[in-house]
Amino acid sequence: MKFYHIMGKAEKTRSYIIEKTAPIFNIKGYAGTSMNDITEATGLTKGSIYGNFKNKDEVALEVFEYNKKKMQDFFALEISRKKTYKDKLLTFPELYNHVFNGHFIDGGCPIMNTAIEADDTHPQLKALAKKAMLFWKDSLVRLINKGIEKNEFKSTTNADENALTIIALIEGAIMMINLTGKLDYHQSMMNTLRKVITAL
Amino acid sequence: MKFYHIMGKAEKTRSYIIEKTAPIFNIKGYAGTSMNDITEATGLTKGSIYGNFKNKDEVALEVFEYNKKKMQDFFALEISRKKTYKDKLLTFPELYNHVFNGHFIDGGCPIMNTAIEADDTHPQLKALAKKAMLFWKDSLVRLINKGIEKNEFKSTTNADENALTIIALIEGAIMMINLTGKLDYHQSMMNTLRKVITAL
Amino acid sequence: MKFYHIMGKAEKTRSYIIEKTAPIFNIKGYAGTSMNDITEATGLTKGSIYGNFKNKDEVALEVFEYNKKKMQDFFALEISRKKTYKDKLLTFPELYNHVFNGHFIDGGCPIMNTAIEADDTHPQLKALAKKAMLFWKDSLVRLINKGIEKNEFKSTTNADENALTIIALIEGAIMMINLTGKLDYHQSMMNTLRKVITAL
Amino acid sequence: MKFYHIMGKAEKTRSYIIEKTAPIFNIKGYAGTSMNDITEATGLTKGSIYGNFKNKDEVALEVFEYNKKKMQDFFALEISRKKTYKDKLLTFPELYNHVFNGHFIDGGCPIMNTAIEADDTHPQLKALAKKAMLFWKDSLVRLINKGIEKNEFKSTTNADENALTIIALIEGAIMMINLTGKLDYHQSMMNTLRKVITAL
DNA sequence: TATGAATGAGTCTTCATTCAT
DNA sequence: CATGAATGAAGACTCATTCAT
Repeated sequence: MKFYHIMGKAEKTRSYIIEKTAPIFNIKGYAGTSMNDITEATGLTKGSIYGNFKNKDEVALEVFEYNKKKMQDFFALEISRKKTYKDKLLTFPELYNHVFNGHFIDGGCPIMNTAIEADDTHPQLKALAKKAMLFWKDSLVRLINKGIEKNEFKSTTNADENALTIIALIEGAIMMINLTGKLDYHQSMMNTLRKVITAL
Repeated sequence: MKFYHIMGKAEKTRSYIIEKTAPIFNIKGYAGTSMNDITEATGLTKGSIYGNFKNKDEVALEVFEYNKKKMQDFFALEISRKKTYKDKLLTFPELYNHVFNGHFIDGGCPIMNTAIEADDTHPQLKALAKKAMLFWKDSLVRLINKGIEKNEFKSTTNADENALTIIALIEGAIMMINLTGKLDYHQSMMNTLRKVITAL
Repeated sequence: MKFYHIMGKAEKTRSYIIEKTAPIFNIKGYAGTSMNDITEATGLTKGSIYGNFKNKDEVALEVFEYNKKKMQDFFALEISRKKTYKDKLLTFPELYNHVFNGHFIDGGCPIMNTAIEADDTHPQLKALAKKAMLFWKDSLVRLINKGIEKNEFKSTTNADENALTIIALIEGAIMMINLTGKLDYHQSMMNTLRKVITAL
Repeated sequence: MKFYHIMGKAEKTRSYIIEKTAPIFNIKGYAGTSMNDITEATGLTKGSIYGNFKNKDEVALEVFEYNKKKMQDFFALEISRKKTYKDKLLTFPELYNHVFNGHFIDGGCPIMNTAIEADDTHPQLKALAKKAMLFWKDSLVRLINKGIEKNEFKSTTNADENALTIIALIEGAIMMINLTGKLDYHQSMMNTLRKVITAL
């Protein structure tokens, strides 16, 4: 449900462009996506894109935010439905199936993709990816700490270390399946993730 | 120590081009590196590059192999010096400091970088990255299984799962530090890696 | 008279490019004409050419069609004005003066030029030249056969053989004058052509 | 039989290069043949070619002379064997089969090819082609005039006009078969040529 | 504001020619 | 003389961006 009716026309067009090009940017990368890809995907003209965005960079930046938010919202919703903090964390191995087969976001994790591609070439994009990564890590830390408070997890549990481990296992699993196509590697890593969470 | 004296001139120039451009490709990516970057880095002319390589792709492919081999050799040497299989595996957290601060390879892990960048754009490069990744995983599996044989590790240890966890933690740590610059995250992840290995 | 007012801008530019480059292609050959020649002749930029044509080949192909059509139309108009079939055929020796001195098309006969140049290098262009040549030959055969029907020509006249002879004499004359600059050779061959037609 | 034994080494290498590249130049054209084609065809190195020829042009010029001489000698020998001038002229329709199917010279008539290609691009080559063409025409004129002297041909025969017609029919037939592949067109034109000669 | 043709710097690649060995 | 690596100008083509309509 897009709230187009409370947007001005310009805002509508911006949103439309972002939605249509979001998967392309995630698949082809921010440099690999051309203005032509954008006009083809949207059916709009060059002038129209430039009428709504200052340049390709601005599209890329907003697309990143869009892709990131889509993932975050997807997980946040599911996490909010769970009662215990253990179950909240187990949402990740539970849902990450969907990332890998077109049900969710094509092209892998936008944060990792951007982290790798923009590393030395696109400081603004890198800054957004960094912010998103730190936010994710902090969210995990918060969940673990809340779990400790509620006596679901051991008081000796190191929240930071485990948050980072969870992220590494998730991103590692995504990269592995994209690179090798081996579904059993993915399942194996999600299995490990479940054990890590259960052992908190 | 390069054995230039036993190479023909052509072979020398090929090696020279690969060595000089290897860090550039790893930093800027294989598409982001232009022929101009290559001529500037080497001080050679376009014609000279094309006299020694069929095209940019061939340079990229060989540079990947070079970067990968450099990493593999670096670890293989250190691993061969260790007596126990536990110590062999502990080489990874021990040495991965060097990857992150210019002492070793600029631009992060070539295998992961290539896995992300070449995913949908460069099948040949992706194939090399896949092969390298599977080789790495198999090497880890072998080390773990040998450790089980020698009664260093528990007989119940799942070699595949642990190999994948080790890789995820290493690649996750590299990405984390490249993205965020936070050295303590890296140390934390290497700490986890040490625990995983110790618990095998 | 170009009906520019009923064309879109793109169509106008395409036509403009074709008209301006048509003589260049016919003089320098299809391979010998560079994109730089095209930009210089048109005053447009590379990007503009590529905005209107897929590639140089597409320009070459359309230029060939343009040059060919220009010749065909030139003769067809004149032929349509003649009453008898003998006079229709005599149009060729009558008009071919204009081809040789810049009054008409610079660089000789586009069909023959293309036939020679594209023979082993450019299959698409060769196919167009072949089609044009066969069409020309068939047109001549038709004119001769009609002349036979109308009892202008002998019933024993071999239409095919004479059509081929007419073509050979015309193309031979064009080549001769381009190569040697000898106008009397041309006149001599056109003279022979007149005799051949008169003897049909 | 090449008289290599009475040549210096340099002269031998020059001849070798010319012989090996002659068909390539005739097929690909003088601009379409690269120095790489030349080194590949000869098995020699760039330096070796430039040690024996000033530049590519010099090779092209000598190759043209070689190809032209090969044709001329081929016909001259056959013509010298015939007794009557009519039979001498009939050598052309008799032998021109061989030009078209690899038995003789690949790529068509070198004089016509050069006439078309070098027209506006390569003055030196054009000059050679012009000279060869005029020599050919003069030879035909001489043969016809000798035939008139010997009362084989009518005293009213116009030698110039018929020489040009013969050339036009031959070159037209070669172009036709190269362009269309239609053998019957060739036979038809050679048939006409025979009639022209018989009617002299 | 929308259009889409035009721009021009930039991309990869080829090729005749030179020159240190 | 021969070698073949290196040169550098020129080739076709792409793409983010601008601007007249």
